[in-house]
Amino acid sequence: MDMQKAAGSGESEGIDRTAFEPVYAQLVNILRRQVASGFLRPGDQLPSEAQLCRRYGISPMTVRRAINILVDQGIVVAEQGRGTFIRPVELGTASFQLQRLQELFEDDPRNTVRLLQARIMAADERTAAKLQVAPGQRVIYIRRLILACDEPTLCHVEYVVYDPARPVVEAEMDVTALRGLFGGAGATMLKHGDLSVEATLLTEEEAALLQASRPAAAFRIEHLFFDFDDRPVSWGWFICRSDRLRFTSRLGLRGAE
Amino acid sequence: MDMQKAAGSGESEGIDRTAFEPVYAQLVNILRRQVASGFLRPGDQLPSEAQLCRRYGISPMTVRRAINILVDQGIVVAEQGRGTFIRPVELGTASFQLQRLQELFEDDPRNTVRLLQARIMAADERTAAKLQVAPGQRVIYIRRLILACDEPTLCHVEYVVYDPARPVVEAEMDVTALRGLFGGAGATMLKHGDLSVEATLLTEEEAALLQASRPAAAFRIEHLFFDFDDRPVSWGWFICRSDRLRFTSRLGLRGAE
DNA sequence: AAGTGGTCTAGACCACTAT
DNA sequence: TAGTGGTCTAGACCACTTT
Repeated sequence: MDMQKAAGSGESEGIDRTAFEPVYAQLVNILRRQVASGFLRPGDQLPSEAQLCRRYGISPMTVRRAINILVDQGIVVAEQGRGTFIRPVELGTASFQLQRLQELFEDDPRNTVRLLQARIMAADERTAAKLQVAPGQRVIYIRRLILACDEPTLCHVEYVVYDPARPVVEAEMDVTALRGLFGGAGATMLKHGDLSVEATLLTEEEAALLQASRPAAAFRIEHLFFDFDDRPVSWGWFICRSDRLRFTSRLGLRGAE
Repeated sequence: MDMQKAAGSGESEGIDRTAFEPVYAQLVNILRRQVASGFLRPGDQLPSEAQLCRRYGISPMTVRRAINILVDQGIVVAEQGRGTFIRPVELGTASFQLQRLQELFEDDPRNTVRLLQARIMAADERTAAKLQVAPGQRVIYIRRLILACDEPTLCHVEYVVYDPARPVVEAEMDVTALRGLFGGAGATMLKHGDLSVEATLLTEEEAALLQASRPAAAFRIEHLFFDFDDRPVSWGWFICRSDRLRFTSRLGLRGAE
C-alpha cells in the first residue's frame, strides 16, 4: 500500500464533495497542511494548476482561487511562466493588530471608562497644527481612564475640533464608553485615520492613574481621525502599561495547525 | 449633460478594455475611489453584483473577484442574502508591519551589524524552558549591535540550540549580518516563529550601546523560531530605541488615494 | 417569490519563462 | 514549442434574506 506516505499529511488527501467546506477552501487547507507538516518547504514548487485540476478533479478557476488565497496569506508566491513556490518566513511580513485594544471597549461590565475631564479650551500650537485650526481656536479637551477587568489599564487624552455645525462634537461629549469613536455609531462620521505606536515613559500623573511605580515603560498609541471632508476631527493618544497589553504575531505555519 | 455628477469621482467611470490594468482591478479602484471620495459611506449598500455586471458590462465572476478583494482589504463586508456594505473604520482592524525593522538588514553600506559576543554556554532555567532543552545543556549565546545609517539603533540578544547535527548552527555562528535569520538563505531552515512586542526600559548596558540616557523607553521585540520538526531553534529579542523605529498604520481610505 | 451573495464549471485567450 | 500562471466569459445551481 501507499498509506505510509500519507501519514504525515503528505499528498494523498482528496476533496470531499459532500462536505460543508467549499472546495476551494478544502484545497487551501490541504496545501496549508502540506506546508505546516514540512512536506512542502520554502522554495519548493507547487504542482502546476493543471496538475492540481487533474489530481483533485476540480476546475481551473477553483484551483486559481485557492492559490490566490495562499498568495494573499503570504504562504506562497506565484511567478508567471515559472511556477508557484513556497515562501520562506520573513521577519518583515509579521503584522500586529490592535484587536486587543478594541476588546477593552467591548460590552463587559468589568470594562469601564471613567471620564476624568472634559472642557473647552484654546488650542495650543501643537494641537492646532495637528487639527489644522488656528492656534487659540476652541477645542474640546477630554481625558479618560479605561479600566479592564476592574484594573486601570489605559489613559486616553483627546482633542476634538469644536464646531457646533458638526454632529460629531455632541456625540463625543457625552460618550464615556468611547464607542462613539471606535466601532459604534460615531465611527460612521469618520472617513479615515492615522495611527502610530511608540514606546514611552510614564509621566508622574499617568503612573498615578495606572497604579505603576516610576520609572516605567508604556505604549503610546497616537491617533488622528478625519471626517468626510478630510479635515482632522480628533487627535489624541492612549497610554498603556506594557504588561496589560501585548502585541503578538506568528510567522509561517505551526505543525499542529 | 451628466458630467457634473462625475466630478467628485461619483459613479460614472467606466472600464477601459484596452488598459493594461485588469478589469477586476479597475473595478476595485473605481469602488475604492467612490469610498475615498465619500460618494459611498460607511453603512451604504454597494450595487448588487448583477447591477455591477450590467453597469460595467463585465461577467459575474469578474465582479465577484473585485468584491472579494474589497472584502479582503476590509473596506466592505458582504452578507449573504442581504447585500454588500461599506464598513465603518474600526480601531481594532489597524495593523502594523515589521517592514521597517527588516529594512535595517538590507544591503546598505551604512547598515552594519557588529558582533559583540558569541560563545557557548550552559542554558539557564529560562532559556532552557524557551528552547525546550534540559537546563545546563549547551546553547550558543550571541549579542549584536545593529547600526542603521551609522547610528546605533538595535541591540540583539539571541540563544541558539547547540546541536552539531543541525546545519543551522554553523550558519548562525558566522553570521554578522543576520541575514541567516531573516529573509536570506538561513530562513529556509525555519518553519515558523512567534513574535511579541512590548515596551520596556533600557538597561544600563543597553543605554550605553544605544547612546541613550536613562531612564529611556524602548521596544522589545522577542522572537522564537522553530525548525521543521517544530523544535525551538532560536530565542532572543531586539531592543530598539523608540525614536529610531516607529510603527504606523492607516485606517480607511484617504481622499487623495 | 424575488433578490442577494456563494460556489463552481469548462472552457477560451493571453503573457511570460524555459528549453 | 511546451509549460506556466493571469484574465475573463456566460452561464449553472445553491443558500440566505426580505417582502
